[in-house]
Amino acid sequence: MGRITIKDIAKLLEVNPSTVSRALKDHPDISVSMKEKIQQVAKDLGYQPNYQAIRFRQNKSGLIGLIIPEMGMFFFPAVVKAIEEIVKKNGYNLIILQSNDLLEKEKENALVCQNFGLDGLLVCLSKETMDVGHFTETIQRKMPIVFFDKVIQQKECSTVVINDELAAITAINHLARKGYKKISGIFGNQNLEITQSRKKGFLKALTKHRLLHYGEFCFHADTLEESKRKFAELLEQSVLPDAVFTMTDQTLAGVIQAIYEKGLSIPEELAVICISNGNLPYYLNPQITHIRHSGYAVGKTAVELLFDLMNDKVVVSNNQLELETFLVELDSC
Amino acid sequence: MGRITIKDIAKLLEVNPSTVSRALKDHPDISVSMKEKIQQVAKDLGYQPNYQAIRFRQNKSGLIGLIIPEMGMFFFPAVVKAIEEIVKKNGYNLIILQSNDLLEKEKENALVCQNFGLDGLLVCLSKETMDVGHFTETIQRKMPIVFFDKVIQQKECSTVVINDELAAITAINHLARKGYKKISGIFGNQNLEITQSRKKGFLKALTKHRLLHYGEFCFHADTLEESKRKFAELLEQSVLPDAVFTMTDQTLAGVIQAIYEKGLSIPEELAVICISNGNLPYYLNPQITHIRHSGYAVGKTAVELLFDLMNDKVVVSNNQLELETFLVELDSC
DNA sequence: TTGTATGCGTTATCAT
DNA sequence: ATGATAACGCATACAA
Repeated sequence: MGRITIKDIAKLLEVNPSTVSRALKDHPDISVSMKEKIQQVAKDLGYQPNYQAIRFRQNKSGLIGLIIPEMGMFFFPAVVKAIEEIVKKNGYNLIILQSNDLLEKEKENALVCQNFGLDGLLVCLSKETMDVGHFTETIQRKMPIVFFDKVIQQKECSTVVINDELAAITAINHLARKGYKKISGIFGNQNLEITQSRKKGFLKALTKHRLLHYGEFCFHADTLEESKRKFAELLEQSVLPDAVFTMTDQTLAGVIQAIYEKGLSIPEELAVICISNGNLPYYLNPQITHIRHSGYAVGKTAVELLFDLMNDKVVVSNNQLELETFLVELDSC
Repeated sequence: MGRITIKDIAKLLEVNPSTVSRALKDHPDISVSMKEKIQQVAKDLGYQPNYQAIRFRQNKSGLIGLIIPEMGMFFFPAVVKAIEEIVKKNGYNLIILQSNDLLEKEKENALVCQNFGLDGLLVCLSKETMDVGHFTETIQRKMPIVFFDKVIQQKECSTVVINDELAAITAINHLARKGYKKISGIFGNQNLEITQSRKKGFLKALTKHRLLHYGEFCFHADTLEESKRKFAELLEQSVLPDAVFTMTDQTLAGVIQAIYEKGLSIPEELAVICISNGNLPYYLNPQITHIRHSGYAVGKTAVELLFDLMNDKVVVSNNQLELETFLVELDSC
């Protein structure tokens, strides 16, 4: 005999399947004696509800989707950790999909989510994505979505981000306070809103402190390798920055390698500051002063907002949350 | 009107739902003209198959489960990246569950997987787990399982691991070749087979090279912090090692911080070598010579073995695969 | 308090 | 070549 079903129990006790169904879920209509009898038999037979059938019947998947560009080591581990924990606490499970930073794959993933009938969706956009129509126009009608980290602020979108501009400003404020004047800025992919915001903050802060903007000290880099290569080139010039700000752990990793290879000492010859959501600043030597941004907090906030949306605790669909960041002063400036 | 179903199409065309069902999947019985008509209407109406219903009907979940202790930054990102890609390529999706290194949660997760009717399961055991009965005795009968990385070698288990003993031996061989004699060994949680194997290799290699085993230079550490604290204490002793071997990125991170704080120069005052599956050795200064172990390869191999099991391409259920590792010589010894 | 009947969307099996 | 029916396991509106 295969898996025990409600029918089996019903047949055995010569009652109706619906009675069993109700008894097993403590329905108040069923008498205590009947409940006990049924639950005992269910236990003896090792009955396990077929959740697939339940979810089908109730048109619920019990699943939350998470679409991310790519599982890297800096940001997403903490995000996933937080999301998985909270999703499970709420009786759901987590499905992970990678877009590999490709718009096409992101669209495919969106379709998968739709067809899977997920109960909610968390999305960190690919860097190719310039428009979220493939989510909002069809899927969002049936399934709450929260965008986080890499987002596009549009009407009808719920988002969770950090205050990127402020984070960059805080970093530059610190450098200015320490007396650095020739500040290099290393940024990620140009398409991303986080890049735009952090760059905006960077420039604003320079202006505020009446510091010159050395365009030749600034660049965008998509990968660690690009960041390293470009910064190494920069270090070959005759005029050098006295401080460098990197907007992510990834760009930091590249810059640091270039600095190590050049043999410059931090912070004496070159100060370093970054925005980080990982442990890298602590692993480096010297440890890097940074603006801390918690991936765990982002994940937690995003998924909690999602559950609020799913449970209609939030009326409007365009909640746009911003998380705070803070300065961690270590040894690099 | 809500979602379009096969019934809707059938009603519209005044045919039977079963005809529609067959037409949509190119069943040879259906006439070409009928097929075209139906497929056209399906397209016009934006019909999307209800996979939940299909999976229910076919008693397939379309899901692969992945149980890991905790989403950290060193090992699992690469594993998850590989698994997600291959799972998706095979038309499945990936569910992630964390045990938080707790046996109880691992058992809960096992139950979830069972109730979800997953089609396959990948497991990296918690450090509390001493026995895999909660997987093999019930679940494995209905669902193929592959254990990876943190495994317990038992009959009837398919596993994917690296040759841990050999990896440790390779590391110590390198140190011996370079002339180091007082070697410290830093190991992870004692319960883990990978710890036991790596320690065994460590000791074997010392013996082989007729090197003394300095027990006072060796310890186990469960966390980065513990690794750092204990190594810092070790560095306060009068007799110091001339080289240190750490069995993971995590222990390396702790040891490195202690070394930085003490101000010892690598490799002049202390050589460092480790087993690594991440990028940390490249981020440190100097870059750390290590035995490379690819999380991506582990994930890929494990999930491919799982699909082989699912498709009955592998007859026996206790395939035990070992992946190779190799030395990456950088600047720390 | 319990039973009956129906349906969720799809497909396999049988009949026509 | 197409239709009719039943079934997957469960939940629920309605009846008794």
